[in-house]
Amino acid sequence: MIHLDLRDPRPMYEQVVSQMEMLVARGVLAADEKLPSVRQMAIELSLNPNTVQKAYSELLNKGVIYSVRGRGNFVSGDCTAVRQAKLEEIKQQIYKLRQQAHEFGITVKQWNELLQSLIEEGKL
Amino acid sequence: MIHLDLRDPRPMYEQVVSQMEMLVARGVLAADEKLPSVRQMAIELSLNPNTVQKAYSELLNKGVIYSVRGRGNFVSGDCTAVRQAKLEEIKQQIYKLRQQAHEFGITVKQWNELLQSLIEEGKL
Amino acid sequence: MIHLDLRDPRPMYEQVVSQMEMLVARGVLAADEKLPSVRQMAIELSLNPNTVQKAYSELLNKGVIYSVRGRGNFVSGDCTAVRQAKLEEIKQQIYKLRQQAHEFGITVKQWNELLQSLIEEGKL
Amino acid sequence: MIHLDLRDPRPMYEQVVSQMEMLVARGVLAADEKLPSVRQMAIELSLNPNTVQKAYSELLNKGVIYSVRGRGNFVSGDCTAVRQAKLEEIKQQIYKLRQQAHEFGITVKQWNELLQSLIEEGKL
DNA sequence: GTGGTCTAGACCACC
DNA sequence: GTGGTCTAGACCACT
Repeated sequence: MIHLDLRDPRPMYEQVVSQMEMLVARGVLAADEKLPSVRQMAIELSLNPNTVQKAYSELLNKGVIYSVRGRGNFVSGDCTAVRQAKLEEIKQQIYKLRQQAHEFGITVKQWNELLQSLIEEGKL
Repeated sequence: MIHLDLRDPRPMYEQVVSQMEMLVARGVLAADEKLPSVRQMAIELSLNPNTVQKAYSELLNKGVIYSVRGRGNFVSGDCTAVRQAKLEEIKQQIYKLRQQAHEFGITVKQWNELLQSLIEEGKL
Repeated sequence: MIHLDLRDPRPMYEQVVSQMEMLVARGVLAADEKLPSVRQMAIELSLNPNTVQKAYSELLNKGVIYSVRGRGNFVSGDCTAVRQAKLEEIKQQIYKLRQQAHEFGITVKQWNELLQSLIEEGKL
Repeated sequence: MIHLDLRDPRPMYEQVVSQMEMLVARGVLAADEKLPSVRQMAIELSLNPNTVQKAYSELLNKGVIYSVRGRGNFVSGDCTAVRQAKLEEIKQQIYKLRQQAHEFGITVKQWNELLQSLIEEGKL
């Protein structure tokens, strides 16, 4: 279900987090569905249970899952919520890029042309 | 000339690199202009000379500066080159974001709407 | 009669305890009324009998119910007693919060203003 | 600086978190002040470095501190911000208590009388 | 068996 | 030296 890339510079637990978010966002994991247990997931991914635990804690913090002692971890919301959150996160990142562009002396005109060209690409 | 932010989570040498690039891109530093020596820069910024050396090496790698043994470091190109490179770099980063959006089940339509809304904002 | 929330992070037996207390406090369960047996309750709530047993033991400890060997469990007091006990418990918890507030350097004035504002809200 | 209570049912890392928050809120730790390193703190408290690391991560999440690789952890804001956040947190907890009281059949009148009596106590 | 906490000891990037 | 990640193995409370 999840594939880890050892060459990816991001820590393992973060890869798990983003892939789980992805699965929820795409509706592969429905609301209130039970996730694999910490130990089982650790075996599947050849990771230490602590690492998986950290990933699950992060997902808990982000509100993507909820966890019940002795019963397991479960998906908390439906796909739209996570997808919307991601869209907002991406928007913030583009704001940062725009800020960088501005600091490098790139004009608003050049910036808008870049975005426009990206939209054109998308329409193909 | 350069202002370091201690709260910035990025490593110091990386902050130096991006600010130097910025100064070249904005034309504050012209082509073939001599940069402060590693030691002088280290004193000005209250940094360890090793840190500044690492920043200069990075800039050398990126081709932003060139180094003449025994004479010092000099800006290699003019502002347009660096600016163009930055624009390309930003474009690549937006490609990554688009890829992420796609993996989260965000449609091309939603993506283009996002870009369009950003263009509208820029026109204000 | 009792509704369990799987998303509630509290252990199941604790949810049973607080809901039983609630039912007594509201007078839904009168004094000396017989409670469902552990097994029957377990079936109704789809819980393990051990879990229900733990809840009943807790209620016994708190003096909310009494148990007669071979006959079953019964509500011990009337609603006012439980309600009064709850009120006292809440008071103790607010004391703890006040203590915390004090440790965080929140003044008595700020604290009283908070309580006052809550009273005002309640009057609406 | 920090005192741990082994009898406290809360996990060690959480005790560290709340005590650090307290120190910032009371102005004992000023903005941008450096905290003891993870390892040093671990020695002082006779804890494993990982446990301290977890506490610091939590404080990072809450925005109470910021951390710079290779340099250390630092207090992020001044006392008023943390104090205000704590006040809001306490308010939310009292809301929960009010909700509980309501479910136990305690009237708004009784509730307000409780708050009023607490205010009177505070004036002594 | 489940999640959550903790210890012990290791490695890496950064300063 | 610093923070951050990871492994290995343990204990506890809850179901």
